[in-house]
Order: sequence, then C-alpha cells, then structure tokens
Amino acid sequence: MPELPEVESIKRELNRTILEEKIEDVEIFRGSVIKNTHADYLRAVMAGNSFTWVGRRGKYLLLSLSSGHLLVVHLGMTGQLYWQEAALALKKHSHLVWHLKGGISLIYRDVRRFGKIFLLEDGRTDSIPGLLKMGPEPLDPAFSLADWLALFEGAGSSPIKAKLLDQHFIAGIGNIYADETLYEARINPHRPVKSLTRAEKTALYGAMRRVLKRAIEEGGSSISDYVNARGQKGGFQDSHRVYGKKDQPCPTCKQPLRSSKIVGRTSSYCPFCQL
DNA sequence: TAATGCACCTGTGGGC
DNA sequence: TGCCCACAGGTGCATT
Repeated sequence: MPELPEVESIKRELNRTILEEKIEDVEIFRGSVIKNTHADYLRAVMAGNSFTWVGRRGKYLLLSLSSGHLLVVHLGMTGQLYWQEAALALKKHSHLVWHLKGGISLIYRDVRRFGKIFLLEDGRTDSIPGLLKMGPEPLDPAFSLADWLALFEGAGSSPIKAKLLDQHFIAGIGNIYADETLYEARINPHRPVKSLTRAEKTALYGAMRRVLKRAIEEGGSSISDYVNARGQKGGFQDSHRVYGKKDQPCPTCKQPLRSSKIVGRTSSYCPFCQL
C-alpha cells in the first residue's frame, strides 16, 4: 500500500533514472485509469516530451513534462510505477507504458485499479479533489511542532487513528504508518482526538516523523503489491511492530497485540502499552 | 459541519 | 480439487 514513504522512494528513484529521456511513445491498455482527459489526448501530448522533474505531495506523484504539462499519479492500494528494460515482458495489469529513448520503459501497473492518473495543462493541481485541501507535509522542515499542535484546535470526538488517516488533516499517512506511529507514541488508536494532552500530541509529532523517516531510509513497506521504481520490494515491512501482527506478542510487554476496526480500517495495537 | 458507511476492484486464503 | 465468501484498504460520495 503506497503511503508517503513508498511514494517518496519512487520519486527519488525516478529522479535518478528517467529525467531528460525522450518519450518516444505511450501505450495505453486501459484508458479508464486516466481520470480527467482522454487516453488519445494524453498519448498525443506526451509523445516527444521528456520528464523534467518528479515531485510528491502526500501520496501523489507529480511528474513534470518539458511541455509544461504535469502528470499526476495516485497509486491507490496496489498501484506501481517502475521502470524496466524495454525488452522485458509486461506483467498482467500493466495499464500504461511510456517507451523512453534508451531502451527503458516506465510502467504503470495496478491490480485493483484504485489508482488514478491526471494530466494537467499548466501544473495547477486545484482541479484534483484529493490535492485541493491536502493537509501539511509531516516531513516538511518548515512544519513545526507549533504547526502540528495548531491542527488540533477545535478537534472533535473522532478517534485519533481516523484523524491520522484523514489527508485533509495531515498528508501521506495510511493504515500502516498510522498504526506504527501510534504504537511509537504509546497512544491507543481509539482515543478521541480531543482527549489527547499536549504531551501526547507532542509525542505523536515526534513519533510520526521518526517512523516516516525510518521507513523512507528502508525503502518503504512491501505489503501485498508495493515495489519501488526499480520494481524491487522495500524493507520496512520487516521493521513493523504492530501493523498486521494481531495476536503476536507486543515487542515491549509481550502481551498479545489486539486488532479492531476503526473507520473501516483494521487497526493493530497493544492495549497495555498504548493508553 | 463532522462523522460514518459504502462502492469501487481483484488476488488470496480459509472453510466446506 | 473446486467453489464460495470474507477480507485487504485509499478515496470520493452519500447519508446521518
């Protein structure tokens, strides 16, 4: 499941490999993954261009083109964006392939098809609902503890787990890193947001940033389908302490971890260490 | 306005 | 072995 660390890993790899390589052609096997324009138009626009820069906002990848267009990619749950040598066979569920000069193919693949692609004329992302009201970037150096605490002003009664998953509240966190962050901060995922003390919010800020940084250093988490931009698995899944570990011993107190549904998401936590 | 529920989608694994 | 069904979850939209 590509969350901030996975998307950041892909971004970094693409910036190392695909920039300035001319796009010779685009093959589109499933045009329905393109949400705001026709497949034929996207193909016509992109052919002859090159990628000049790859950025990230939350879980969205932003690929700038030499023409000034911006390609925006959200990987959903099982989306992959990776490059391989053009001679290699495509895997099932490959929906778009950019054929780059130099014998490299950039492939967009998505088994469950929750991902989506947008082509923007001028780089303005206002037209994409998910980007319009995106919360702050948790690893932005300018995002201070004071900024984080200010987000909680007027916070309601929803569980803190639900709040961390809300992309309008904070960008880029999904189920894996919400669970790992709350464990790191020793906060129970069911706790109403308004019940958190200043000290707990402060702990959460530090925990969130530490967990995300560690995950990026290890190349993200490969649960189900995630691969990086080289088609390789990440390494952080081996460092998970609670996510997907229901009934396994808590790394701290050795009591069995518990699992429950919060806003429809499976949440793993230690009922003894997370208060 | 905030919180909650559901549809979308397909591979996987458990139960029978 | 084969079939059926629940489950996984990010996002947008509908409902409460």
